[in-house]
Amino acid sequence: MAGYVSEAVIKRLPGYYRHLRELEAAGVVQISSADLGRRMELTASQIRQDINCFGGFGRQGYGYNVSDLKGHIGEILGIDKKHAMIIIGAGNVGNAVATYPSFFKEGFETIAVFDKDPRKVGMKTGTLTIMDISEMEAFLQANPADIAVLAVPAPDAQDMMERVCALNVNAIWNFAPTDLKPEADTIVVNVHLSDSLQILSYKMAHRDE
Amino acid sequence: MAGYVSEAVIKRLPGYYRHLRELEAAGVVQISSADLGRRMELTASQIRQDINCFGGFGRQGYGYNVSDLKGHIGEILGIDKKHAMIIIGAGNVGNAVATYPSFFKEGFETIAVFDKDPRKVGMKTGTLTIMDISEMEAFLQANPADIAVLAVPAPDAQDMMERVCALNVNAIWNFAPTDLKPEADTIVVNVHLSDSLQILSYKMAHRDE
DNA sequence: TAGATTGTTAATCGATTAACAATC
DNA sequence: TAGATTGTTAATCGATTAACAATC
Repeated sequence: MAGYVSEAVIKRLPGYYRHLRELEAAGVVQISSADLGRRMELTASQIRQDINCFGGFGRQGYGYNVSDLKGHIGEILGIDKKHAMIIIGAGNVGNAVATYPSFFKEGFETIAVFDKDPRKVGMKTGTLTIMDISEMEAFLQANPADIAVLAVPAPDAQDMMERVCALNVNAIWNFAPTDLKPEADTIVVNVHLSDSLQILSYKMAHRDE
Repeated sequence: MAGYVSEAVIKRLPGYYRHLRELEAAGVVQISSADLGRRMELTASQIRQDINCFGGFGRQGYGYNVSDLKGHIGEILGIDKKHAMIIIGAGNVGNAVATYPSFFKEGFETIAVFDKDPRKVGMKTGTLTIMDISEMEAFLQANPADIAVLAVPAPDAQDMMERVCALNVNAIWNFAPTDLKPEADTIVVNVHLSDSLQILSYKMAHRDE
């Protein structure tokens, strides 16, 4: 365990967590890789390979204990710990992220929202008051954050990333429709909504091929 | 061209489109696969392979004409055509999608927003008035839509998908944090925001391994 | 023409699937 | 114990990369 884990495996982990949570909520105590595979539309073999990247959490002849495995995957994902987020850009997307209740429930707490538009500064988004972007540096020095959510227009995104990284916030959840050029020690995960919609469009256009 | 196109290639197409649009806006007329590769952090070989799934849009000794290639990829993505969308669920995410201006610019027009909460019905989101979900069937019979955006809680999502599919809206952009079970002729593209955030968390936790 | 770069075939690499011994 | 199912090695499959002839 704990060797190299491929990007393909990492991307499947939240799906495991989600299905195990649903199973747990449904009162299911135990599940085999074959049954979980049927549920998730993966092969049993792939599930066992994926899980064994991290350790032998199953038992021969029995399968996996749902709550145990969910706990292990939660730890592997790091969502057993709390994360402090700042949001940059209080437009549609920034506000949606700021007020989306399930992130908070999952341990991701938004501690500040910034915008450069003076008309937005001072307004509320959920319980937080939108601050001017010029206050960000001082705020971060007083209140360390783990994650910066970039919900700004594409042309501002690279610059904003560099500003937060200079203050040691080097995990970026990027909603700006552009590919950032991060430093080596900075982690960027993109949510390219337009890309996703275009993929839907592609599949509609090429439906019967 | 026009043979089988792998999911891996499809997922890269919006990135090509985005970079070509940026290049066109910057006044770049021509680009080689090597230069585009440096820009996108892909190999030149992969770019040529990807593009040649759809046709020989380049010229030996020259490379690719930026505007031409952007036009071809736009057509391949189907975004040269307009798409009518309905949004189900007028919470944070539904409102953000309804009012996000760039979708409209890219030809995706939201024609209605529905919610089941009587307190939301009658309120405005952008220029549209939120309708009661019970009106959806009648609305869709009078106003055909191409895409349904599911921005409802996970437990409602499967049911809502089935309702819109019964009215021939069989392309689903799913924001509900659950995996849907679509009919064979229905296309689902997921935006699992929590999954994406969990992947960021994973990468933060396993930074130096 | 000479140089550059594509389109395309062949080689490599990595991810998925299959198989089965270990073991609960 | 017998049956079930994992953990893990081996085989297969598919995607990426390399190479190079075609050609602008």
